[in-house]
Amino acid sequence: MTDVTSEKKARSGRPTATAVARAQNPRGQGRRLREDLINAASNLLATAGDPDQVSMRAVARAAGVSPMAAYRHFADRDELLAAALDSCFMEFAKLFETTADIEDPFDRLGAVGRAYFEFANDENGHYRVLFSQPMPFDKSDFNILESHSGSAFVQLITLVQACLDANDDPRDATYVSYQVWTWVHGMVDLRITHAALAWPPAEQMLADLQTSLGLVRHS
Amino acid sequence: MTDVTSEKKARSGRPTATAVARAQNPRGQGRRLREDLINAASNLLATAGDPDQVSMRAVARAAGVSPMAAYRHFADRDELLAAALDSCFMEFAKLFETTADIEDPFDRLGAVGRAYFEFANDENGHYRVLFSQPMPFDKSDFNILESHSGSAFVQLITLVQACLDANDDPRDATYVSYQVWTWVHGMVDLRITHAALAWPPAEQMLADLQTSLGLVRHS
DNA sequence: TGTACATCAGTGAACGCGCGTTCACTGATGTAC
DNA sequence: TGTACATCAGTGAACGCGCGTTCACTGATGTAC
Repeated sequence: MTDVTSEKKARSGRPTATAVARAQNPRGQGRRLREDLINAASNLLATAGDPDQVSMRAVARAAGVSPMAAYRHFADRDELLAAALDSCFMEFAKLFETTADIEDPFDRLGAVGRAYFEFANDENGHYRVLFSQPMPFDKSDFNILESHSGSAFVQLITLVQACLDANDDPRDATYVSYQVWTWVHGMVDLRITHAALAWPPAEQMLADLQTSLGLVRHS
Repeated sequence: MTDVTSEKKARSGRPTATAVARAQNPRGQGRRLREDLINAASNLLATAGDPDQVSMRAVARAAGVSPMAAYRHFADRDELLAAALDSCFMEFAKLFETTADIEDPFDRLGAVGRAYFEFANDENGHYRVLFSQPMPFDKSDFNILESHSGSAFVQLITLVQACLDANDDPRDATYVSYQVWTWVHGMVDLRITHAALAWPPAEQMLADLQTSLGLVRHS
């Protein structure tokens, strides 16, 4: 069955980046390039959704700099990517901040859910890098779990606890938080990976998640 | 902060395969190699969990054959990988078969859930290839959604419908099936990608999924 | 029964690619004297 | 005030790698005459 006429195409979806004119930083401002590189890497991660596809050379290209310039700031590729991942997590962590002014815990949980969904939808490359594949960097794995997503998860637990308390609900907040997270993750992840399916509206699924898990105020 | 002493290491986790002694197939048996290649590719997918990391050359190596031999059976890499993906889906599709003898729909739903979980756990590379990343092959994308996972999803809907009927539950079976699938997927996917977290027992989470979604028999 | 030949399964060398990383460098700018 | 020099930001060529794919081939085996 080799009689296939599929046209030849570039093998991978590896993101390319066109060079950008760029003036040398003034003395003492060398660290600016570091941030530029992190941003460039982060943008490439956003479109690739997979660290393996983000190369040193592509990052340098996107930053308008020779491949070697990156080595002034990062020992190797892993270090650059770990820094870019960290930066993605900082962006993600803002989710909870944006809902900080909502007092009712049930409303706030709903808002966080919608914000999580929108983050995954709008920045789905970033989302996938953070949550949809095995953490690729040994060292930062620990850090990320313990600090970034760890702290986000801790915030979720706190919020869930507030909901349970408001209902005199004796369930374990950590366990319920795992239920919330797994479900929301499943929703956004399958939507990204299987976009062609006829998905029900996200708002409805998120609202039903709250009711199914008993995270709405008892009347 | 470039003063890092991290030891150098191979860049990617690209799976390698040691050659295997292999006799030439007798005349007329050339198709055997085709299956060997598909199996080899499938095994590499299982350990890589990412089609991008499965190369023509690695597959040929694993099958004990020169890289060019594959081109007798597949026009190009995409065609081989599409065939390997198909074969992974066949394996997955057996999940429903193994529970076919359970009559009670609620019990069967639980059994399917546990089987799904075990598949993801035992063959987590296969699971990730099938469900945890954007379908990479334009053509087979359609096929896979429409036939393989489509048909698995249809089976899930049928099973959920049976549960709803047994309870005189008027909800839409398709919608509830999306709820079931997203949640189970979230559970198994996050467990794989964030294995370092302190996950609650899977059995409990699966059982609670059924009760939360009202997929247990009314007393 | 023998032999020329078509068919089949698979090989081996070579191509151009992008990659991570090395090494040695360039050229501007601040500073000590 | 002038100048030698250290520092800094970044460059350019080159390495060896695995990759997908091309082209031309080899050597065994069945078959027509």
